[in-house]
Amino acid sequence: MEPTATLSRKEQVIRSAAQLFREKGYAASSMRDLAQKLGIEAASLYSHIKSKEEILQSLCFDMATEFRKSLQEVESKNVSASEKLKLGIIGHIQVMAKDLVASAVFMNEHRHLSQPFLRDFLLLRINYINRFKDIIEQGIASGEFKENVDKKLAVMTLFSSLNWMPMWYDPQSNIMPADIGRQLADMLIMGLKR
Amino acid sequence: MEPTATLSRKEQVIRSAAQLFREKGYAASSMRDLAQKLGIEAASLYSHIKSKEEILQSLCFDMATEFRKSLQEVESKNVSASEKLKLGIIGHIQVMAKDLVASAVFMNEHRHLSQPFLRDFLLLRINYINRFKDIIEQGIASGEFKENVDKKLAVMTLFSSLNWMPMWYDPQSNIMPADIGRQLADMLIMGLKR
DNA sequence: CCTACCGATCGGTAGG
DNA sequence: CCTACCGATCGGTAGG
Repeated sequence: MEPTATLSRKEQVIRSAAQLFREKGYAASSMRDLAQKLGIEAASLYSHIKSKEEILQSLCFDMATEFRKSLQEVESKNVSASEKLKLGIIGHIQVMAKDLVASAVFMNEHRHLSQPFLRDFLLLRINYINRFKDIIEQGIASGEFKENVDKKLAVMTLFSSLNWMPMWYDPQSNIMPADIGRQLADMLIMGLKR
Repeated sequence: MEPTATLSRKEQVIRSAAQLFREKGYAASSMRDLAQKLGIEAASLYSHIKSKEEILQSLCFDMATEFRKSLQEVESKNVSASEKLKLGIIGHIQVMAKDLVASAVFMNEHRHLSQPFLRDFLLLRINYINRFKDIIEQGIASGEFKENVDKKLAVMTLFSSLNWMPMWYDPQSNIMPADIGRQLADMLIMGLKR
């Protein structure tokens, strides 16, 4: 019984929903669409989940947890700021690569969370971003990074690049997620210019 | 009669719709929501527009036209590839800054276009991206950029950073759009490392 | 997991 | 720009 082969029915529902939400968006995805994907009636979905939004909550908060775990591990390492930034980027990319579909939903559909879930989600995100900003500040303080860099711009550019990766990364390609992370980190840290 | 002060009723409808689509997403925005924003009945909207989707089409294709015009102007200039890239980035940012709301809709909601509009839209986008990729290739060929750079990664990182700008840029701030463009270009071209 | 069904809401039309 | 309205579809429940 491998864990990947024994998805509970609830997990199957959530995974199918993630695919649907990514394709059509949360609001445009109906429970009847989802039921059809699974070969059952719409009403039957409710024996596995409480509501449509509960699925979105699972997807968003499970991803958030993975991102937090990855960053926490990086922060505990005793390395330079630029190395920390690089490891943080690679970690983020690897978390996304483990579930590109859920990552895309996490990024594009979280705004459809109702309160108080939306607020909680945004607080988690702000916290995560600020911790990356701290790493950049450490790099400036230590002289590793340019001192005249706009921190907000830098961190927003970083997250834009990171979060769009699920939109264009092709898992069939032979380039590994960690390599994407490494190249992205190099590009952001060193630039294109030689 | 300044043009900004004399929006036709149709233009008012489209602008209000853009705000609504940005806030709630296209699918979750109802024509009744839109009518309420304008202080009229939902049915009355249809004397100004043909359908909900027509509004989305206007927003998406008008933005696409502006982006094309900006890039065309840059391409006609006889400057180095790195300068062209920089001007292209600044132009893109300035087009977005002229209408941040429409830019956000352009980026996030275009997938709700029906065929054949969606296909046309994606073709325009691919063309635009490829022209930026060409500039990067010119820069590699001329020795301005690193030769071992991953072009796809570079151009995707570039557009991720560009397209997320409407999500975090605060027009109240005293930093001008062209400055954002310049800083973004510098960061992508030169990196953070000093 | 199904049948049968609910009230609410959707985009849009007819006719003025 | 309004009133009046349409058929379709929505998320979800009751009861088995």
